[in-house]
Amino acid sequence: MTAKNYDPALVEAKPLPFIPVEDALSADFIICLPPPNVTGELHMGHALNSTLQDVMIRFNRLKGKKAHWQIGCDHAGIGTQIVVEKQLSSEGLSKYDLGREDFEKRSWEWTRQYLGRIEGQLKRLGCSPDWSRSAFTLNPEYSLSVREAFFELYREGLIYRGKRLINWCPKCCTSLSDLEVIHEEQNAKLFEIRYLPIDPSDPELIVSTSRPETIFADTALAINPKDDRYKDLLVKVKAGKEITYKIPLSGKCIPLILSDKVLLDFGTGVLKITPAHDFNDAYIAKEWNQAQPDRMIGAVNILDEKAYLVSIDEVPEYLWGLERYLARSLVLQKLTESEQLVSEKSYRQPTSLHDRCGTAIEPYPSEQTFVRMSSLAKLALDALKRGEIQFYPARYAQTYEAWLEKIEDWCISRQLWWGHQIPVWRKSLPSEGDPEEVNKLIRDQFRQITGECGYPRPLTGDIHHPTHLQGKKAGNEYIWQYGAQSVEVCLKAPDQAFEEKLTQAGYIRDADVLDTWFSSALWPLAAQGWSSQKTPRPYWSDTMCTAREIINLWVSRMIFMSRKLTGKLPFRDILIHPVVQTPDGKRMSKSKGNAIEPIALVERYGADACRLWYCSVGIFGNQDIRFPGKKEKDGSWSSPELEQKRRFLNKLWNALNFMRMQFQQENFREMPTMEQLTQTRDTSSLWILCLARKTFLECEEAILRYDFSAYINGLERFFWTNFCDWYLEIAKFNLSTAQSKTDLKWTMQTVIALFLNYLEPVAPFITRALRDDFGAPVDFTELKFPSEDDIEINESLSDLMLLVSTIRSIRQRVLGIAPNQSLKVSYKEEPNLPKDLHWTKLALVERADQKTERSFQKVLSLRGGSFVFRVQVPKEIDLKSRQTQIEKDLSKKTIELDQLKQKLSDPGFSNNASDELKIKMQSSLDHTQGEVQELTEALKLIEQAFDGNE
RNA sequence: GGGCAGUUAGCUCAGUGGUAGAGCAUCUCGUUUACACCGAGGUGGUCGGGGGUUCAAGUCCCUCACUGCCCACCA
Repeated sequence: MTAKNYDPALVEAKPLPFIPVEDALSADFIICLPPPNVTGELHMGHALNSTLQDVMIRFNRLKGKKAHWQIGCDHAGIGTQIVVEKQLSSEGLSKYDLGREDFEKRSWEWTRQYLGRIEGQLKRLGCSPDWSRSAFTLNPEYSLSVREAFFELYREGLIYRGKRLINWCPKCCTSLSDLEVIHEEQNAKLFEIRYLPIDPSDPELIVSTSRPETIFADTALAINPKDDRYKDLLVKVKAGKEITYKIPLSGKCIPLILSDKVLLDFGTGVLKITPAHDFNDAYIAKEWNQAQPDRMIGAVNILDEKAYLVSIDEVPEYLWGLERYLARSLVLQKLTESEQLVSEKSYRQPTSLHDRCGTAIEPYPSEQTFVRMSSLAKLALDALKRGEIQFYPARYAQTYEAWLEKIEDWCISRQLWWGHQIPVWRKSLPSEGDPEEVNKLIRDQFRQITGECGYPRPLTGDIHHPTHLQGKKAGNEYIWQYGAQSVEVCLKAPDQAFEEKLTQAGYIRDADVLDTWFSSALWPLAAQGWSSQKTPRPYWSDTMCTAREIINLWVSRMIFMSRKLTGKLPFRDILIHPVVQTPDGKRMSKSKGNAIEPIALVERYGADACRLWYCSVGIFGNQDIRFPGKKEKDGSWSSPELEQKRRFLNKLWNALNFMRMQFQQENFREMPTMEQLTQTRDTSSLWILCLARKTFLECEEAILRYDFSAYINGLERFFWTNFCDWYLEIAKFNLSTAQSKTDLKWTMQTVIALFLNYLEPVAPFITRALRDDFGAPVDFTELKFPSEDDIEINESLSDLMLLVSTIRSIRQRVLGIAPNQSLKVSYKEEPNLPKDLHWTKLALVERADQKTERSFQKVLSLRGGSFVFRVQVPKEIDLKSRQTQIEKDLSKKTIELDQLKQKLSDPGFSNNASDELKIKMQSSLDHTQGEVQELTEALKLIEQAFDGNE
């Protein structure tokens, strides 16, 4: 190493070496990286997230533990499919042109191309996951785990098919879970439409709606029974009259119903009920139907999967086949023509959008696969209640609890092609014939397919467990059971021969794939090979580090899945780190163009400097961190904070240069023994060794409670302020004597080598470059060192610092003497400091002999700590401005003194405060009193000097 | 609407009931045995507003205001 200054590009040019652990599942410390989407690139959140994890992994390695970091990628069902479909459409193709099999091939090609991208970026950041064990959620082994998980839940009756209103994306043509839907306010129009009564004696009603195209799917109108505006109407209804209205443009008759869910303060108070296209309406209809079984209202679906109007029976011919927004404008035109459109006004409408493509969600009645959540949610809640999992910061447990406590069943089927296809084969039951006979026939047929090699066990089960058979066939397991209108088979693992037989017998495989989050919920298990081996550890991993937005989407699901399927928990500690926002407090997003590329920052400041900053962010600060930087004219981002971290590393680099220069050695591999170290007599060396031990122990303690920021702040302050600015500066005066020189060398070697150890988890590149020069340091952090003297030594050093700082301050502030100009002082007694601390050299003062002192003209009496001395005031000093300054200081100090006096004399204080505090306050009072006295004297002297001059 | 967090120096943020802190920026001085990517010394605060508890509140409680996020959503 010869470079004068630290150059991250050079230091980080070579990737860091990595040796994987053997038998990763039984490692002492395991972290599973939240798998990034294969579609994605490394963003700020990843960089922060991965750095913290890498620091934990490297720290554990440093402490001699077998640490394993599991990585991999998520197949990102919809995300990938959208990208591949876009690519196809640019070639003028659709997925249907390719067919399912070729589409999957195409998606695999695309995936393989991008699979390594994020890993390369993580490598550049200096991360050290086990590259050799990288997992992918669609790999064959991972897929087996997904099948196993599905099968187990199916076996327990936790998976069911159900037809209900779900979130539907008409662009992606798939169902979505609640968590994939985002809510945004958008500008929209609210229309008022006139509905006419069948009985002319009833009033016409004005309905407010934002979706006039859905009037044909109306099955009722509803008002609130408490709505005074419709008093007369309500009287009739309550008297038992069935009141009916005509749907505009259609003439279809629909009843008026009552519901207290109709808001009194919105629109006209009349709500059109469209159960097939609105969640709220569906709920009202359900309530009504339960309360009024003889006056049930139905649900009419008029849309197809792309949200085109299709129902020939319900919809006028001129709307057939029109897309929802086109249909809306045509309906509005027709309503205007027939004078049934009363008004139209703008308003801010809360809108539900698909998180991946931004398309407005269509509530859509459809048959989907669900996971029954109540028992699973309880497992997850119990783990928290029993303290088996722990959130850091603890407040995030609330987010987790709140969601699990009012959870709905999880819709896990997606109408996509990219993902884990649901392993269920289904066959419709004939609608005619004696059910008993049909059942027997189907069962016998199925037994023929399986060849009777299992041990079918019919159950007379409950609603969750309809009659079913389960068995094993050549190692594979199946469940065969009746559904509502069909009979179905769930197969645990792929089995081509068996699947073919099923197909021949008329069974058709479910075309849907599983929600991406179903497979990622298995991550800590499946990525580590759950289907082939079981973990010997109490938890699948130790720590999960992630962002708060996926606590519900992912963290909670991992917990109940792992507990349910393996009895073990996926991790013990959950670290939720802040979100990095733009400097003006906005959320970063690629589409908004305000995202900051972490790799660009790495190129500008070096990975080590970036990592130092991510650590200083840590996990305990504000839950949103603003990026401390700005966008340059060329579009790149700069940050003084990152620059500062880089300078810290440069400081370290140069401290090493200094050592080499002093000791003229190639390296410092020959390290001192503990004995040699304890023989050290040099005061400052003893002090820095002592302080190093204290610092390193505190840092260890900090990182064990995940306080990354305390860890890095402790290291930085120790090295820069104490080691460089004080220790090395004192050392410069002692390097000339032989004995001290050895002491100093041993101390520097030990402190730096140990410091590099502690820095390595955070800044692995620079430490690699510097550590080669050193041997293994003795780890004195576990020993009491350097014995009992440390209190005295620490006092000497703090006295020295106070004295030197005070003199420096006086030189510049009071006397106006440059820092490099020697100052003549006179004093009666030497300060009580060890000689090898060289206070006069540090403060750059010279003791004036008596003769010189007598020739002093104007004199100031001053005090540094308990040391009193006199200095000559240079002629050119403007005493008037100094006087003003001293007066200002004096008034400040006097107030401070009064406050201290008051406090100490307060009986409440002396009765309640701790002795330690009282002593501290008393010494502070003494000190302030000294300062006041000193300032008063200085002021007096200046006044005298004035008198003398005038 | 429900919840969480934040509001401290010009900026970005620490702060554990006990004298208000750091880094950057700014100002002054200085090339001295590594580092000017440095060193030394300054300036700068009614801790968002208002109440309360306490001998003592940035810290605990109540309340208001603003900002950000999460959850649920109005036709």
